[in-house]
Amino acid sequence: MERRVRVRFAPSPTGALHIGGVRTALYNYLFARQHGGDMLLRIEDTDSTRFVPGAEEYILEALDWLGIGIDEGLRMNNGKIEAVGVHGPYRQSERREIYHTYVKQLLDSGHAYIAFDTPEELEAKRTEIANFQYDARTREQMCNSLTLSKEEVDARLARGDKYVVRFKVEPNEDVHVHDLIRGEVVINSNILDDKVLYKSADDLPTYHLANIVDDHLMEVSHVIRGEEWLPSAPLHVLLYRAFGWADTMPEFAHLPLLLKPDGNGKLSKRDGDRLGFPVFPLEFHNQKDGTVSSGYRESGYFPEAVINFLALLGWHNTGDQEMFTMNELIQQFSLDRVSKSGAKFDFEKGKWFNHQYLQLHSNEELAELFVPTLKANGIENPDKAIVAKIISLVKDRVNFVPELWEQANFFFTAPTEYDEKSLKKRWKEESPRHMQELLALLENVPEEDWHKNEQTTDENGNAVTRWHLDNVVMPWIEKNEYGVGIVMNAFRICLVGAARGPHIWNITDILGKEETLRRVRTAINSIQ
RNA sequence: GGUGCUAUCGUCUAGUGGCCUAGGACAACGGCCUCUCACGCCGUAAACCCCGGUUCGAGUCCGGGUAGCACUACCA
Repeated sequence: MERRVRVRFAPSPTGALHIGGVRTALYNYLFARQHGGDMLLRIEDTDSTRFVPGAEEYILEALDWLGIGIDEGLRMNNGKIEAVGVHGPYRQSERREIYHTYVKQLLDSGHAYIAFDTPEELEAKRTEIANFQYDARTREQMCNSLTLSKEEVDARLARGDKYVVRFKVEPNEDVHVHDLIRGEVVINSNILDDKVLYKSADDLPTYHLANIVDDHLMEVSHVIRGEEWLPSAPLHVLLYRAFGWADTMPEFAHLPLLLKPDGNGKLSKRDGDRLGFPVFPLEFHNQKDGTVSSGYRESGYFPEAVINFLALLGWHNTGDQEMFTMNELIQQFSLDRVSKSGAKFDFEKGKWFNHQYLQLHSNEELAELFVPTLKANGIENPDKAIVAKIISLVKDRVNFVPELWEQANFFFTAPTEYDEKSLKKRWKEESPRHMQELLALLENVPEEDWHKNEQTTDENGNAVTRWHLDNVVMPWIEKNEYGVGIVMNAFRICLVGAARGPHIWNITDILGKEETLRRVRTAINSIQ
């Protein structure tokens, strides 16, 4: 009997959700959806010292923005956190009593013991003995319920001495972990230490205990997590056995890590600041240390682009397909096509994906998204239809919505200065005279003819727009043998302020006759 | 140091013993288009970590090296 697929994403609220974490969440989500199973979200806040306010909201909001849906546990619903499901609470800090029960079970069955060694004593031990490890070889020399008499232990407990509960790892046993991505991994229990399962200081379990208990109670079928957990997987297997849950132990899949784009090592928060790209989905204001980290959303990324980009960092189907919708990913994703080796985080490809998705959006949608940028540049209440038209002219040259401003600013504000390089190359001695003549020519064009054009096709069947103004200007250039390039580039500089931008008649069309003529006059007077 | 994982163009990857004179994409470079800058299109350069073995035949299987990464906390 196949059991229902239930996966979980279980982040710690210790800061912004790292992009590697986002990918882990995504793979879990894709796997759950593909198998018609459940995606759970649980908060692992068992380290009270590392808690960062706002991190939980941040994580849930980020997943919501990316379209990674949560079926059970904590999720965002219209900006509010809600808890759904019958296996709650879904914050580990709210599950203390549950863990007490299971800590006791391990203690009673002899799979765990109480240890009174203080952090300072352990620290001293580690400096005294190189490679000290709290395990079968050393536990007899330490201060714990295995070496102390029952009376002594009870007395210390009654006195309120701080203690931890440690897992009693049986030595010299080959522990087999079956990994869906890597196959069979065998580790000898001798290299495992007696991990702390519970600490009385804050009355909370550690990750290892909480994770096993919760996954069991929440009926998790597959644990899909980062490769950094592979070394502790044998410990987790041992814990399932100690609890007597070996037969319902979840399947494991350890994902390859996301690496630094340059140099070596795991991608870290610092790399973003250092290399100038976001490593977080959303901008994050850390209330604990006051730092601000940039996010993909605020940088102008589309969530679909981030998803597509991330999905391909460590997974690839056979074939050459690069663009995937979420639904396609759900259909095609599979754990056995996840690569085993770490992937360097190539930010350039991310930009390319965003470019692709930007082209897919309609001009009207982009116009809507462009409004905040316009506003930031002093353009209030723009005509959406005109903005959409402008966007249609420049969108293929940008990767991000805010970049539209750099490409289209001259449509909204007349140039106040002229690009030096463009002038040097394109503004000739005779240009002022050309522009004077052009001005006279254009002044005679009736207002109603200004925007006129007709659509035709060239010999290859491509659509071509034939503008009325073209018919006015070209014969004049030809008759006087001025040179099309010389005149048009000078004209362009008058309108744009530089030698760039869309086709000239598209610009005059949007600017209108009056504004076009005004810019030419200004330029003639301003350019030396 | 110990343990584990991994290893194809600069990067992400395809490749599951003969379809591989190794395919695609990003980036780079060149060309075309063109009034400009882009986009687009076309093209160029660019890789099987090394050494053995198995086999008629190895990028693909095995062994050994080497390298990279992860873990080695009362953090997750």
